[in-house]
Amino acid sequence: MNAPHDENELIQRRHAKLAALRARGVDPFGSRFPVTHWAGRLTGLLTTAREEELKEVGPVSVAGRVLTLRHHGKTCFATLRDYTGTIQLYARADQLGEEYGLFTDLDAGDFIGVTGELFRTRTGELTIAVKAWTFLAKALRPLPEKWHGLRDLETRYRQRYLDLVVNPEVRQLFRLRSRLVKELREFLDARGFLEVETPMMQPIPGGAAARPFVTHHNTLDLDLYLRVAPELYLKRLVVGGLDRVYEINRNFRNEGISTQHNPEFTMLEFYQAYADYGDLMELTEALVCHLAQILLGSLTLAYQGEQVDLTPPWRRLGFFDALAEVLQTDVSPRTEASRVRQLAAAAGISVEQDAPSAKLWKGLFEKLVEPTLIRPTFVVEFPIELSPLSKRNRDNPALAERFELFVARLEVANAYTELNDPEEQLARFKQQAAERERGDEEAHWLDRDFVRSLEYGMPPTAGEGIGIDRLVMLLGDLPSIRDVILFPQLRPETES
RNA sequence: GAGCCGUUAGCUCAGUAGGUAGAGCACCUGCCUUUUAAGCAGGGGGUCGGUGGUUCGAUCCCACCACGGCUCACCA
Repeated sequence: MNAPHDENELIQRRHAKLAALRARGVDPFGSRFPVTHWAGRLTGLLTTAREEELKEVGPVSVAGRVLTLRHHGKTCFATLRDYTGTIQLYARADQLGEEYGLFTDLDAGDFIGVTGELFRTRTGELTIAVKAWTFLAKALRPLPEKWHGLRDLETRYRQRYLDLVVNPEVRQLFRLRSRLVKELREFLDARGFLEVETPMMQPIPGGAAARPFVTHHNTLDLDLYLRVAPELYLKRLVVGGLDRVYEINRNFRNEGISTQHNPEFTMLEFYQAYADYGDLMELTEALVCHLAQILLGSLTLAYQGEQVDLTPPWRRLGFFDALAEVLQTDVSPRTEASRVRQLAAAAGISVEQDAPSAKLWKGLFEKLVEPTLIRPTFVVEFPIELSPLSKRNRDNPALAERFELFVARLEVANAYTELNDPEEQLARFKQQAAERERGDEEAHWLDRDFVRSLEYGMPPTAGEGIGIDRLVMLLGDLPSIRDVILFPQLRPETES
């Protein structure tokens, strides 16, 4: 990694050019420029126009970054790019006079504003014959190479602006992400959901089993935690009569970083009163298919070499059924603890002395089942101990009415019928508190106000969280969460 | 946190079985009035991630450090 203040010949030359411009009275960092046309619209809309029609358009003004210059004696071609696309510029010494010298002295990366007439070159490319132009911003650093782009992952993540300038697929991806979130909102709005915002800084971090970040409010002299989930606040809103709510925003978890984990990540959580987890499976199928259809134009997608068909209905796989299958033996919540320990040890899972069976089931599931979940699969009926906020299954109280959605090995969603019995919720919290006592830093905290809210009555409700970053990874066919987050978390750059 | 791999010119990459390094693009000079990875001729540019060690000599071997990637652990 190069230090940010390095000086090399290329940069020094550009500084010299900058000084020379100023000495001539040219402002290398111009101000506003009235744009009449966008490059991408011009080249897009006028591909078939005849020469006379181009003339009728009259003078056009475009602004953007110069990407390449092709000097050709007393003429010069340049490629200009703005937010919408690129267009070619054509400058002639006999048209621009003294200005021509300045134009040919442009560097790749400079921002300019240009006014001129449209014409078509011999090879048919729509081009602006430059009549007048102005500096909008001088680039003092050279851009990465036009042909190979920027490959170095570290530089791409640290200097995302460069990645965006030179790698078109990256620009595309973040537009896809933006459209996905917009479509998500429209989908939920159309079904009567209300978008809300709940605290990111919480005195009691709740709603997920995860270690929080701590911060401190000076005036209140109070430790606050960045939220690990909005869940408990959203359910309070359901108590308050907001029957359908959702929130799309960041969660923060103070845990490891990997290709699937960033310390801050974006989550959609939504709650629907009078529904259960079965309703949400159908809603989830509709939602994901809608997004795929709109964004990819298809219900089939390729993720890292795997073909995935999203056509519903999706497979529903019982948590213990899946384990029984891979373990080749009958297992259930009633399997004796010693047997569970034996199975976990055989699978190479670290077995702590007093690890509860549920934790071992979870370990076995993650190690043996998750890697096989390619096609869209709702894993249903988790051990109740792993789901302290969800309702017991009406047919088997050892299981939760819960599902997790896996697609192409990615865990994309987690949902359950919400526990709305305040007494049982309190008991479950106390059980978690006991595990916290025993050193489980990820066990849930006891939130008494949340229990109090349930005591006022929460209608039967189903709730779901969808990891937006992972959904974007899936639809964008990207291997790392860092590829779908504009500024992923990295260690600070060191000055060498 | 552990293991493995990587770090060479602005960018993308070669390379040196230890004798201080090359290419393409970019850059500089000259020529060129419809080019488009423009072309032609010439030229400049590197503390080979950092610090130590071994050696007559280290970019190359060794150790430590930094940053990154992958896998594992933890989680979503």
